[in-house]
Amino acid sequence: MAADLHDTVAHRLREADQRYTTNRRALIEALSEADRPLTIPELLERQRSLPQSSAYRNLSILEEVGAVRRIVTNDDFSRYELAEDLTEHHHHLICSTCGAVEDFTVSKQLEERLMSAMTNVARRTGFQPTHHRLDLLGSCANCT
Amino acid sequence: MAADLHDTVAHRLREADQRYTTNRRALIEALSEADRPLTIPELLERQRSLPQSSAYRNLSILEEVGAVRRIVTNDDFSRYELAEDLTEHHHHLICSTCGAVEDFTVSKQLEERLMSAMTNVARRTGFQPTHHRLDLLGSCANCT
DNA sequence: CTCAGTGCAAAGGATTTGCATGCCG
DNA sequence: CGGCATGCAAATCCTTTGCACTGAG
Repeated sequence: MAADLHDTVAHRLREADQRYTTNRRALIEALSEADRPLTIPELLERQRSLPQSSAYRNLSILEEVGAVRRIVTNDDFSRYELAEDLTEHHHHLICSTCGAVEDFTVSKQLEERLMSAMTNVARRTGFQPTHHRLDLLGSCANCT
Repeated sequence: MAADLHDTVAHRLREADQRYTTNRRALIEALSEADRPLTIPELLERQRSLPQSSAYRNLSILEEVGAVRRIVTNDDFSRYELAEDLTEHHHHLICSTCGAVEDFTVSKQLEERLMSAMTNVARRTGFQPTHHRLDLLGSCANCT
């Protein structure tokens, strides 16, 4: 699985005429080991030798080629996670107070209902849906 | 209804020892007339005499007292809409390309399923959910 | 009168970018 | 070798803040 992940990312980069460099591999590795989206500061902690600007630039490129997904909360920092087709489809518990994010999943059945509702909306508008996002907002254990 | 809206907002402000000033009323008015969340530049266009800093400051206060809700997309600007209990429960079509946001609704039945799934997750974690967020991500008519 | 609200201008801070250097292909 | 990637530092730009003034209660 881990090998497949890197192969897939490498492939997507190559298709965009980009290289799978050490820095990029390290970012993907760090994200794949986390069980929640990480902020840039968190990523820099895990990759001490990586300069901030490289982190920003590489994450931006990884996002463009569809290897990574950027998540914005009310927190000051953006968060990054592996693109959804590289992981399991999941949702987020987002703390309204501190912006922290945790992953969670719901039943396949409910997901199917969502997909179908999604398609109906698409029929009525000029909007081309690619995916949905179901988040739970509230207060995390720390902030309660 | 319009009168009720302003009364409610005034009340929430008063409870926080805040006044319902002309600027704040104008912001609420502008948001209530829009059918989608507005960015600060958009609000300033609709309220030419309102300085930027007042917009930021007042929206921040209106958010604190629960009259307004702030929405962050991948766009550069935050967006604001009336708090959900002042409007109708709805969801967002978010353009992944330009960050534009439109409102939409789904069936009550599906909403109930979501609420119930929400409650289940809450039981399994220390997270205290307050509400959910279901967004449709994709490409808007302009960006297609 | 008092003090929250206002508006201008300056500061803050996450993110982006210019440019010289290094290194992969 | 050529060009993308890198890393440092400087610039950008949305947002926040300091401060003196105004106006509502």
